[in-house]
Amino acid sequence: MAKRTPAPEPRAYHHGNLRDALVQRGVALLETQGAAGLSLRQAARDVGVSQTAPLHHFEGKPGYLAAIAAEGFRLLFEQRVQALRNQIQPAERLLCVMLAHLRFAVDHGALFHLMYGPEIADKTRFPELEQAASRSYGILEACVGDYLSQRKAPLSRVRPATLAAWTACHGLATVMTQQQNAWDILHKEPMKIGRDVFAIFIAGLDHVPAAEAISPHTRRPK
Amino acid sequence: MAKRTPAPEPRAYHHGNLRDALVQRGVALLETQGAAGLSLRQAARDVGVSQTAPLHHFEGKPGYLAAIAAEGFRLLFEQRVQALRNQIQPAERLLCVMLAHLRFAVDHGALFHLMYGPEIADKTRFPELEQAASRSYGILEACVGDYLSQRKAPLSRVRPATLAAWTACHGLATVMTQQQNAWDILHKEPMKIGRDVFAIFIAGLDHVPAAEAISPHTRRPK
DNA sequence: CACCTATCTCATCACTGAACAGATTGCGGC
DNA sequence: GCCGCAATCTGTTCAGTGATGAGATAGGTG
Repeated sequence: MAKRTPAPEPRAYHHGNLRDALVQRGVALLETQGAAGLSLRQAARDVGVSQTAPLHHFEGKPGYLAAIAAEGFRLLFEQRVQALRNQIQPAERLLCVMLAHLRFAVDHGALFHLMYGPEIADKTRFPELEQAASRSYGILEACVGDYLSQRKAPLSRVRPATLAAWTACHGLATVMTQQQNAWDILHKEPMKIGRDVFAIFIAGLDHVPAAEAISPHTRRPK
Repeated sequence: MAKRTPAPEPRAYHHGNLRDALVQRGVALLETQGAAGLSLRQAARDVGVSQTAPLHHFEGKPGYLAAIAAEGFRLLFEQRVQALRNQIQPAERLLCVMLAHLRFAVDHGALFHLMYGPEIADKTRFPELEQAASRSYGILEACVGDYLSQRKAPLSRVRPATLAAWTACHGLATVMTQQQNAWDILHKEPMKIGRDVFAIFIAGLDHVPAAEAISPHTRRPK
């Protein structure tokens, strides 16, 4: 995409390395002002360059958002790796990854939403973003795989089980960050709720019924 | 909030009933242009009034978005009720409600995201929205309650179980509408995926372990 | 030195949300 | 009838945003 400086260490140019500065500032803006307060112009002002300078580093605003989201995925990746330290049992590890996701969502709501929300229209246009995202997803898949193989489950179950775990994990995180009411009602810490809800899902992984055990006539409504 | 016309049937005034027209137009705009194409001015132009006319019916843009979202919740409510017709068994009914949620998300992606996303900052400011939302949530809670009481589960489990069902239901819908890759990979229809994933969760409802069966040392990462 | 490329500034445009004064319409009270 | 009032709608204006294009500046290379 944007060609970087050939030198391995971006030395002080006009600004230094404006791109990174803008990304960092964008993350900070998301943290403090929320998504509404994040604009190219504001970031440029804060960093001390002109309004149009950022356009030489990102493909318009979508490109800027994508760069920020990619940085978010790198952060998330690190937190997941960190959370897995000293966890040996597959069940523990799976739960840990899911809880780490939840923790990240609670701590960095706006960034989390930018990473997974529809604001960035065509994510395939930004390989940096896709790579960072799939690298982060891979950890979850590995944990699910380990868990299932310990239980001697067939390999064919890994894919759908990962999707299920991902649904639980990401779904609860989404609910917690967006809909306060649902978990305000149960006066508990988010992490405690996460452990309870995830326990249900992990229990489900062990007792999957035949796929058609329950099969109502699902006429498409309307 | 905005005082409505005292007459029960809003007769043709300057425009007729501009508020409803704007809301309907907003829903249509979301459908076609996505969230980016939804603006007060565009809606006003389409309906044929001046730029500032909408501000007499909504509290700025947040109010407008809230009104559209409330309309979305009413639509969702109807689809859920429709989906429950002729479904008698609690397990069937629970699955049906969850699938209806999924169907709605897939069919009305942008509207769905407006309803649950963080675009509307302080949802408590709009009672119409809150009422419509909780009315829709109530259906799910009722279905979970019926399912659990049929299985002779203690009443105390209804709340967390509803949250779990809601997590699965809403989480999968979110994943499907936002992250294409995850379900593009499994070349299946969304509804089939939904049935498989939800089956795992419903299985989990029957086999919840003691909450602390798995309890890793969850040190908060950094 | 000349030349090229990347980087950055300036000026400008179209669009948006918002605020204000003022015009139009319908309704209730005198 | 007539007046005032409130709801509704219009035109105008302002600040903020994303985007474009022309030109200035810095660094590296011939």
